[in-house]
Amino acid sequence: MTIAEVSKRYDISPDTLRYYERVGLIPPVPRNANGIRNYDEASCSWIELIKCFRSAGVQVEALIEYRQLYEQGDSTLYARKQLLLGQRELLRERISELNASLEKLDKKLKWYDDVISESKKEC
Amino acid sequence: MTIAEVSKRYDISPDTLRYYERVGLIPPVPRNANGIRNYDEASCSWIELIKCFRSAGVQVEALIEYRQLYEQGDSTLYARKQLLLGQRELLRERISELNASLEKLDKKLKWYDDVISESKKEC
DNA sequence: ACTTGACTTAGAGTTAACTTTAAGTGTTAT
DNA sequence: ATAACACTTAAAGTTAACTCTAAGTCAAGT
Repeated sequence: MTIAEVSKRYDISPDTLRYYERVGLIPPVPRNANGIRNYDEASCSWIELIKCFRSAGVQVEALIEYRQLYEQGDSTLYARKQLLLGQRELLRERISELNASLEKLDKKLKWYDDVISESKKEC
Repeated sequence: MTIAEVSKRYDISPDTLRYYERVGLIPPVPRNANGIRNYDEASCSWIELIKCFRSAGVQVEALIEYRQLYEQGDSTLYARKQLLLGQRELLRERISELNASLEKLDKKLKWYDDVISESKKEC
């Protein structure tokens, strides 16, 4: 799979894919004889994972750490799990914060509905 | 209310409060004879609104637009409501995206639980 | 042979949203 | 009165996460 195909498949720009690899967020992608990236299934799995985590607001820095733990093998299984547990907690907090904001926004919208129907009466 | 008090009350740094005012995200805050900000209830309401929206991921740019509509008076009630409706939609999408990520994260964690309990058996 | 187009790199540039700095004013405590 | 402290401004600096640029390689089409 070329970088263009992967880019299309996951809707991540080629620049960003190269950036992720460059900063060590994913392991090096296999290359062909001309040095051109040839993404295999392992690479794609990484990208899927990264995409999910990034959209959940996990920082690039934390993902680099995760990958470094992965590289160190099975001895880091527990550490990796802890890292993910921490991120899950953050994610939950973020979600409940957003839900609180959504409620406030709903209230504000209700206020607009009331005011607008008021002014209609007066017209 | 001084900027320090407002900063404490809403947990927003004085720098950020000044920044919000400077870029036009909130109307000018009243000043005393020495040019020192003296936040009144109206200013606080704005800050509360901004804080809620920012934590919901609404961009500063959109909030400036909202405030500009507000300044133009009642004729913009409908436009403001539309702006908020749009932002609510974005917020809902963001929340369901995060919930999807949370599920994936849960699956990954379950995988870790399985693998770790496996390796315990072997020891 | 030449152009087109996708790929490569290192490194510079961009964007949003602050955050810090420098230089200064005014109020309060000793 | 002098030091400490909270405030003021404009403008420069920072940070994360890309995104673009320049300069180049390589394979395929005309």
